[in-house]
Amino acid sequence: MKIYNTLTGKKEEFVPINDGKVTMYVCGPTVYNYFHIGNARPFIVFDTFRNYLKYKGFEVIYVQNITDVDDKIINKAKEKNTTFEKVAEKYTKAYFDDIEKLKIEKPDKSPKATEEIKEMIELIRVLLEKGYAYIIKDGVYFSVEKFTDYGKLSNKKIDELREGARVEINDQKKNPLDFALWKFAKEGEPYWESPWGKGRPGWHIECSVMSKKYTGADTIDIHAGGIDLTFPHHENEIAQSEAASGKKFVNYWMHNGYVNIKGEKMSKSIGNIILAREVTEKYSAEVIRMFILSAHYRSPLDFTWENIEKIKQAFKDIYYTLQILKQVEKPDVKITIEESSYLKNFIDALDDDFNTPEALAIIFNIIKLVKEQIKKEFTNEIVYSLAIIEKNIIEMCKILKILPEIKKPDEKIIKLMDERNILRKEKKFIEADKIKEEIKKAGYILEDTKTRSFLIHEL
RNA sequence: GGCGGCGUAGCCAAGUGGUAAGGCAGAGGUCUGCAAAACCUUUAUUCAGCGGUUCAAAUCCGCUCGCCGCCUCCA
Repeated sequence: MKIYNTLTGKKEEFVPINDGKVTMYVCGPTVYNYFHIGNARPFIVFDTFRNYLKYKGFEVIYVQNITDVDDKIINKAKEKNTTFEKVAEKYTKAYFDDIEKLKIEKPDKSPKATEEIKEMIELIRVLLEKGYAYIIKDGVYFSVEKFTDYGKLSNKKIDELREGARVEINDQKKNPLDFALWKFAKEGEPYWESPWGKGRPGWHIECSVMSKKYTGADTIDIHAGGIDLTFPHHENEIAQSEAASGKKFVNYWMHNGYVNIKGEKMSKSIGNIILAREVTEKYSAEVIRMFILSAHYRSPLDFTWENIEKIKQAFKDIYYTLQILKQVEKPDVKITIEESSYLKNFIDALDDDFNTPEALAIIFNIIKLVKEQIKKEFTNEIVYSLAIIEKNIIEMCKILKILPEIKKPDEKIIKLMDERNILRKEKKFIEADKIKEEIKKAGYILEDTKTRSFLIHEL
């Protein structure tokens, strides 16, 4: 399996540190608002990727932080005349509600920043001790110049960054790029005790701490997030972690592209956001996930209601086809990669830097086979072949987590269909059409072929 | 200014050296008692433009044009 690694700018063969195990850290939400569909992209992409790793037989440890104290949360609390804890609590709950609606599996660990303060203080202490950090009037800062590898992830040089940097308000900092490890509390701000004074952690430090604590290792396999986190957030994480441990922090950095609105990045500051919950109100998790996976994860993805509607139409094809297959009496079969060239191609596509659009195309290629076969006489051979096809589609949809729930229609509805077919044979079409109407009211459409009829639950 | 990405049919989107996947929409047709949200066929001699390398380029190189992102909070 190959993964594009931001650190090297190349696709690389994925080799986990420990055989059969993968440690994965995905940057999580800052809980000061409902998350939007742009935020949802990494959640969905990397949840699906985790699922794929599990399918491949890896044991995955998946950690995602919750930033529940920071300036934005504090400001929101002021604005709403409440406490930062209340704001964080509200949106943490909303985050879990929303990921559930999107059928995102809960992370194995969802550590909260406020519950890891002790470890963060310890890490800062080490950095101070090793001379990577210094204390000024408003906090403890990391000195980027002390860390020679600074910029290796985002391919930036300290000097060049300095030129582009804006006017720095804080003239006590040794370098404008130095970032806060610990911020001293101003009047009325929440604080925790520390050896250097009352305050709160800087943003980056939590990821360094949690990543190590919950994977149990200085070096993890995969660290993922939106491309906008590359600099400065991930760069700073590397600096902190590697300065402290002296070891490589992350082997593979994966970054997803933006969700755009009319070609422009969706972001809270621009204000062009569509909340994830606005989308889950209108579309099922499977359709939303398929929409997200319809573009390669590193490419930009334009969100429009028309585009997601197109995906819904395409998804219908999968849904309807699986329903038809469900209504065919078939033998129980097993499929293997060796026997199914479709499955093999599917896996090959995903093994190539998680190429989900290619993988989706393969699903549609198989669906075409169903359409060819379903019209034919149901010989043993055909039925067997349909069984194999169904298994393939289900397997693939499961891997991509776009498998819709397929129920056999109620006995009652099946009876109605049988009755209608008898009436049709007797050429009592008026009565037959009445039953058709009745079936439609129950939410099913009928599809008649030469030899049989199928009931299809409408999406 | 520095760094990075992108430009493939009406739209969405794979493909990164061997002759353009897949989806949506459209057009024509078929099945059917009727019908379908069913099925079939069809839709890029061409991949932003111009040069170059090569037996061979959407794919590699150079230049031009256009769009976007990061360098400040951001998924």
